[in-house]
Amino acid sequence: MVTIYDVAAKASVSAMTVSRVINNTGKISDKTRAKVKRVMEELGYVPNQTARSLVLQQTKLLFLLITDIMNPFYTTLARGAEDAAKRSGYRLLFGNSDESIEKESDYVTTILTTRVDGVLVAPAGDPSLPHLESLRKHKVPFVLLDREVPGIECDIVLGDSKDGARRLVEHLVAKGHRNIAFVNGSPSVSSARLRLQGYQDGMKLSDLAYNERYVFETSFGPLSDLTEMGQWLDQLDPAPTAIVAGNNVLAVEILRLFRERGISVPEDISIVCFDDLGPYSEVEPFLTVAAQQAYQFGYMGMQMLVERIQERETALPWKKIVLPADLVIRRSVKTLS
Amino acid sequence: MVTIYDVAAKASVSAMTVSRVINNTGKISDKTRAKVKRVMEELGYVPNQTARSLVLQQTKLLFLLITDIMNPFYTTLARGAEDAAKRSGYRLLFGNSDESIEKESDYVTTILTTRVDGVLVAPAGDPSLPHLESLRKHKVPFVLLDREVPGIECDIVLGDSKDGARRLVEHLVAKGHRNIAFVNGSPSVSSARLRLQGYQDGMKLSDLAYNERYVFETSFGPLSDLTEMGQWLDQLDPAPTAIVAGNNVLAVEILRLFRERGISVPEDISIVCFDDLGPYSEVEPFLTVAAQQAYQFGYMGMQMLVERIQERETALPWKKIVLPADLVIRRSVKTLS
DNA sequence: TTGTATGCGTTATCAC
DNA sequence: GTGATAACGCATACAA
Repeated sequence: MVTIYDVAAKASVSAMTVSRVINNTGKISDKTRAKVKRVMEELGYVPNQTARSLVLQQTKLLFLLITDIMNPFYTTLARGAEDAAKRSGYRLLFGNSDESIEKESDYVTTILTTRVDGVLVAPAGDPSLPHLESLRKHKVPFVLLDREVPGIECDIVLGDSKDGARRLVEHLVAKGHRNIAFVNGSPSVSSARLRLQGYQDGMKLSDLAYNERYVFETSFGPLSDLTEMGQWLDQLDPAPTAIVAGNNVLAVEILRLFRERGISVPEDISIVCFDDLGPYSEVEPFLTVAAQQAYQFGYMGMQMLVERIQERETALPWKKIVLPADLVIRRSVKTLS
Repeated sequence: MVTIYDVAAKASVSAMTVSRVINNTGKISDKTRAKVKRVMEELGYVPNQTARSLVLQQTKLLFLLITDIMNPFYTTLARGAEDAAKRSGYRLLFGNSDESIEKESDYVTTILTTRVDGVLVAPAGDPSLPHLESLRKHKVPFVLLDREVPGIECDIVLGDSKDGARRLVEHLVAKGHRNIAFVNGSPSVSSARLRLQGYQDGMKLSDLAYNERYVFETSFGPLSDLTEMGQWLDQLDPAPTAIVAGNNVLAVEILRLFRERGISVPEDISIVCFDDLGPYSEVEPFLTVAAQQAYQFGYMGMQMLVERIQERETALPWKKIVLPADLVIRRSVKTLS
């Protein structure tokens, strides 16, 4: 490996001088600077970030932990985070917890040992609390994305889940639906709780009775088995004319069930959901959704994180950004007479 | 920060003993081991991977560079790579080149300075050659995924693009189509060239004339503008009854164009493509595809990479894995009489 | 079974 | 402007 000393020797200067050229610090004569640069080129010298990290006590590495890398909401969010990170001169490590507290735990270990400068976390749920406490204890700055965790105070970027869910219900009601079911994520996830509240609010505001039998709670991630959801649907009497899905993944799972059963959307039943499908919003049934600004989640979250890192000394107050969910009306809802 | 010396002092042993406990090396009495472990717990000691990397000359970090993080093919591939990496005790950094040689170049710099132990690369195209030469020059082991780059010899995992494309054409022909257009990625990408060959072979084997006017070449990534593709389509006379898309992203872009124009699939025109849509294969038009084993690309590529790293001394011959593309027949092709 | 000295590649400090 | 030295946290080689 070519080190700073190899360059120094060949350029007949000290290692310190080379370091100054690399980092553009201190005063260097143009002549030596040119010579050092030429030698670096000749030798194909590349600074060793590991050694640099050790002495500087910072890695210039950030970490993004998401819960579902197959979900366009999170990949779009990742794009935003990546762009913002690069703009601030940071590199981005990345992990995928699969909505699993255990996998999340492994990543927290990685984060701690790798000494990343900060973390962007979409927590798996309320049980993520000890993981966040661990980060806090080791003074790793972090920003939460998409989900709150009771018991922890921190910077956070949230979507307006309650409002979005309520508007989805109201849209269905406006289209003549009165029998509306709700397929939601786990109640251990804050956004799922808020979306349930929004659903309840929407029903109440429309003078419709809330019936908990019409709510099915599962995971926001891909479902390994659809039978339970199918059984829940079968026992609903009267059968719903519309379903609200707690997120895009669940909407697709419901569509999968309907396909198996030969049920058409929106002819036989209507469906709306939280989060857009990214590029796949182009295909049928061209879902009506409460679209969140996924890219902004990542971009703004990353900005907050970088600010938090750079102002580490000053005691900034915790910031909370709530992004609206925009109702995008497409063609997955049938108008009832 | 709690260091190995803090633990050593509190446990009344030397730093070396602590190091041995951490790494399970050497002989340690059970008593001291227990004491050291207890103190580590009490102090919340976390090993500093940066320092460890500096002395061991390895980071236990691997890098995965893909060209489109929004594409289910690559996210599924990433899942495979991640799983295999974890299984081998490596952590995974990750970057997204967006099919851009310039962004790819930035990532190569990151890879070099970060001293990752190895890289999994889906190259942006043939112009990636200097990037790969740079990795080779700095002795960073790498494995190519999905695309070959003329001029470089290395381990690689490829899909059988030619065969898959030929079979897509043959399927269309079997369904009565004779006028088949092809929307492909850039010819600077090896898989695009092979898919074009497969298309040509398929036409020839079916005694159909190959007409280059029926081939539209663009990028495998999302298109910012559909007008060019629209104009190409308009001038085709006779209009094709079916389109083969070079990958899933292009298929979705074509669907987007059709939606704008009120064209239905498969009623008005049939469409097939390379690569599955992941979870979104459930939605209409329920595309018939040549599905690649995306997860295996990542998993097997990562295995090859780890093996290459571990056998660095022994001169292993370059390995090439070619994974078949499976024809999955669904409902996006209309049968012509 | 445990400890001491040394070095990994870089930068901060202080001296010249 | 430039250089010598120490330090970052850890593990290897060698002693004890």
